[in-house]
Amino acid sequence: MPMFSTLEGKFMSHDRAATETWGERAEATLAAAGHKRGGARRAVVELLDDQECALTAVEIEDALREVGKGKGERRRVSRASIYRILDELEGLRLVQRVETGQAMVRYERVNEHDEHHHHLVCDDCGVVMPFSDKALESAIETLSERVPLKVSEHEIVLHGSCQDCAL
Amino acid sequence: MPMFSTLEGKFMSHDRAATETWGERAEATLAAAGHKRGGARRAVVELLDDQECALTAVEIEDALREVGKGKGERRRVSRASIYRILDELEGLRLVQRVETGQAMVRYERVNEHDEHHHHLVCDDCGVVMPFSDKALESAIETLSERVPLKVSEHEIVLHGSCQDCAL
DNA sequence: TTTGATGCAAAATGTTTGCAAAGCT
DNA sequence: AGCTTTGCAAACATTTTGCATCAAA
Repeated sequence: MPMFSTLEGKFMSHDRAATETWGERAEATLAAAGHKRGGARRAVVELLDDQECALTAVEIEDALREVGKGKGERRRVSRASIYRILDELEGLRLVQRVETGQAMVRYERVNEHDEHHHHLVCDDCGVVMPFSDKALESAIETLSERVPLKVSEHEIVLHGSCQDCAL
Repeated sequence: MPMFSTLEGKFMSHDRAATETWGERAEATLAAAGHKRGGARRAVVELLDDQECALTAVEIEDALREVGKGKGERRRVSRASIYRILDELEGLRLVQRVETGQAMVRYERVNEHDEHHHHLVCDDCGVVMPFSDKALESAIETLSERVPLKVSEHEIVLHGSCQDCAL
């Protein structure tokens, strides 16, 4: 699912910074934090690097089991390891949790320079898609300085019916 | 925890519409939906009517166990009933879920005329407080019409450190 | 060869469900 | 009486943990 941008009013394909992929930055950050390089974690990082939007732990597990698809190393990784790896990555601010009101939490990579994005959730079919909106971000920015909280993150989820389900 | 309003730049006490409390509307809506009036549900509705902000099922259970405090009927209500009641109320759009990234989902009443509010979450101590911001609401409103989703709800959570924890 | 990474199985947690008893109307 | 509501206990789903083994440095 490509990202919807209100600026352009259409779906945008993801432009990766030419200099360094998120996966490379993730590996570097993990190394700097004193982690050894394990195959399971590398597979998870490579998978997340390919994704446009947030996945659940189970979706990650299933995607990794489908060997040969996509680029990067695909190998079976246990559910427990996936949760442990996501937790580490979250601690290093390399991934962020996305709460969609569905049963399972979703996770997605955090890009350093990319514009921030948020999520549209179809409560009928469960599809989750990313969107970005400049006006919303500036409202949040202004607001963040007036509120009795030292704001470090924000999460916005719009719920409703997607175009297929709204018919 | 009173609500923080950026419009006023301070904490506002909650102004209840003089005409009808949320609890009254809830009872009426439940009756119209063909429900009988049970003691457990009445206790939960009365408790929610008193709250400024979102509670978890366990917090509701504990609050109801403390007899004699606050107004309204207080009686022990089983956890299962609390979840069932919250689920009914959510279906009738009388309460809404609030996902704070904490272990448990929170629930709070939805007021018809009151301004919409969102949540500040301190990731250190876990305190949750409501806030409202006009500019944010209009950004959301504008945005909602330009996005490929028939938007019915939105949820915004700011994470960070509260004034006590940021010291 | 020491320390972190991983898989498996079991546990913990939060929520939901089946069912019988109790409560409304 | 006939229906809903409730409590209890068991089931369920997701996530976390203990521990033995494996692999990286």
